[in-house]
Amino acid sequence: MSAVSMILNDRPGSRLSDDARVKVKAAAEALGYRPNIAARSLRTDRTHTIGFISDVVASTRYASGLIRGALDAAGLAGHVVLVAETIGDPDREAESVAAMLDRQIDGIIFASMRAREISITGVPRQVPVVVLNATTEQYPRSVTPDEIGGGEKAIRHLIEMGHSEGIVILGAVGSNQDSALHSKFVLNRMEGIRRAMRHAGIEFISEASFSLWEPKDGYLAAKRELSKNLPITAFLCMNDRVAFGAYQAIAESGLRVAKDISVLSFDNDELAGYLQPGLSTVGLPYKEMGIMAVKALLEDYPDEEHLIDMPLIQRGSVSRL
Amino acid sequence: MSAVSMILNDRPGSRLSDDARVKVKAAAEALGYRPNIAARSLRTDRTHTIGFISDVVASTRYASGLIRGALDAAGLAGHVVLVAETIGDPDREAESVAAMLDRQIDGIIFASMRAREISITGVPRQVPVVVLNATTEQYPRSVTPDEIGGGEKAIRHLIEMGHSEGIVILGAVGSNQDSALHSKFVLNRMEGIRRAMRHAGIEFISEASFSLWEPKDGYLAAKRELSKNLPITAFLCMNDRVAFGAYQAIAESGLRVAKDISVLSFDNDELAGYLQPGLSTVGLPYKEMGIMAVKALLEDYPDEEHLIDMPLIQRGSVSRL
DNA sequence: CTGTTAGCGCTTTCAT
DNA sequence: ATGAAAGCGCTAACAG
Repeated sequence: MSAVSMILNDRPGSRLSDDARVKVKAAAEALGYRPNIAARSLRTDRTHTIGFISDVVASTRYASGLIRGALDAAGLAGHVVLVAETIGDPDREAESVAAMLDRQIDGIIFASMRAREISITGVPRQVPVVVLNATTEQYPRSVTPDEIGGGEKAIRHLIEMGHSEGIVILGAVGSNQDSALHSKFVLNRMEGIRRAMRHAGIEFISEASFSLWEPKDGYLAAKRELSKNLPITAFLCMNDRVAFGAYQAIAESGLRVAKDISVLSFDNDELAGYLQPGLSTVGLPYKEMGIMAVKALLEDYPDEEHLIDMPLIQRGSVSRL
Repeated sequence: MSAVSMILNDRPGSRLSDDARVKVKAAAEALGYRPNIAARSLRTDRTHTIGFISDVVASTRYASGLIRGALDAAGLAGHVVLVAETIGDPDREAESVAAMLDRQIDGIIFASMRAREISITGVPRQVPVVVLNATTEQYPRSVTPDEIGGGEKAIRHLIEMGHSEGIVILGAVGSNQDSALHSKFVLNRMEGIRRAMRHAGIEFISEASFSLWEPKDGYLAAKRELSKNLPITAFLCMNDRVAFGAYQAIAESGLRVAKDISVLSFDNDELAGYLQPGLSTVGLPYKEMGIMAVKALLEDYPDEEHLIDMPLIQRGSVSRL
């Protein structure tokens, strides 16, 4: 049966007659033949199946783009994806890893929502691993958003739109004390922002520092800043939920977003499209990251750390002065 | 090697000495032995792997609970989940089905976001199938939200809180013309609402009919209703995004949600928790549905159509009159 | 150039 | 009670 195997797998079989080739293909078609991948993997050690293990990625709405991108890219490469969620529980992670290894997967993507340093256990050295939206010393291959570049991009956009002198930042975090609560990425975002400010030789007109970035926090901070009677022209919000709170505060003060005060933020939550006017934001490129993770896993890239560009998405909440 | 197999699989081996039993287990442990599920499946025809094929479920934030529940339940049952998304493309669906069948999965869950009648092709009769958040004539086993019950529950809650005489519905749909745009489920929701109204012998003080349920639509409709100067005490919104729009309209009219006008809605989007006051809503029980789908697939339930209860989630946007 | 065979890692059947 | 052997569906290494 080797001939059949060769034909169906399109091997460089100059050895086979075209006649046989046609016949076999016809027969396979007629019988609705499908190869048993499990049996094949017993010989080839390749299952064309990859594992995607996340803490809360698939369920959380925020980062579902990660998994969507991974599914897309895997499908294009003829692979299929086993998904598991650990909710950050090390026991569940170990179980998931074992369950996938038992199924002889070709590689594993570890994705994280929290994006801190993660630790991975129980994966043999020879199994390829890519770390997605996180980093770990154990494995060099990682895919992360270019937060520094994103931070810089935000500031450059505000400057370009004429807001150099009137920016208030909502949600600033210091580079040390908040590191427990926030991911390294957020600190990078902050660093990019400060770097671009320095580079342009400008300063925030005011800084509201807080590290819980929910709508209420944004609302309260914006309210406070507005009451100071500073010549504010723009709020730079550390995420879209903070911006949502800022919108509420601006409306309550009888002002209008964009017309009176511009708002720029980060993440590109679904929320950003709901708001009126649409919220301009420097987006987390989740889908692209998911795609890149699969490529990095399957294609053996030369470089190991992949920084994915954060795109500026303009929806009208930043007006030109 | 039969003895080893029996011991490791905990067979009713009254035939084996306890001594051998202990020894084998110790050896397995020491060597870090793990069974090769692919090889096993060759003999047993069971892979302990199930397929989860959705149109846009995993990626869309809305229904990610479906997949989360499925992953949870599968994990508990010692199964692992292959996930694929089709974005509604029949070709991609066929590819996904084939890829999974080639991997000898034990069953498939077809999930839908749009929740209409779906059609499934290419699955052999002997492969178990459960349809999640959708229905199809081809397969009897389905898991869907109890929309009729949910609709009734909403009305009963408003009545109980004293709003019988002042309810305006935002987003009403007729039972025929909108059926192309909306799922059968939405029509069921509407039917439950009307049924409960009839049962209580009351009528809406006004009905705003529209079938695109985005924040802007809710905003415009609420605005219009408020300008009519009717004695409105509550808005019943057909989903949370419509309610979000209603909140904006209420605020703009100088009124306060709950204090002046109550708001009740459906779905329990993440959005509902962001709003102030928190939005009371009759939730879509996505996670429970995902769990049930796996159970229905693996446990061979006697009954085939599973209606999952929609819970009333009270957050404070409905006040007692 | 083609057809036969061995063996991937398991479980089940059949002899001992 | 234990061990040997067959075979699941495939592909790689053989002989012809």
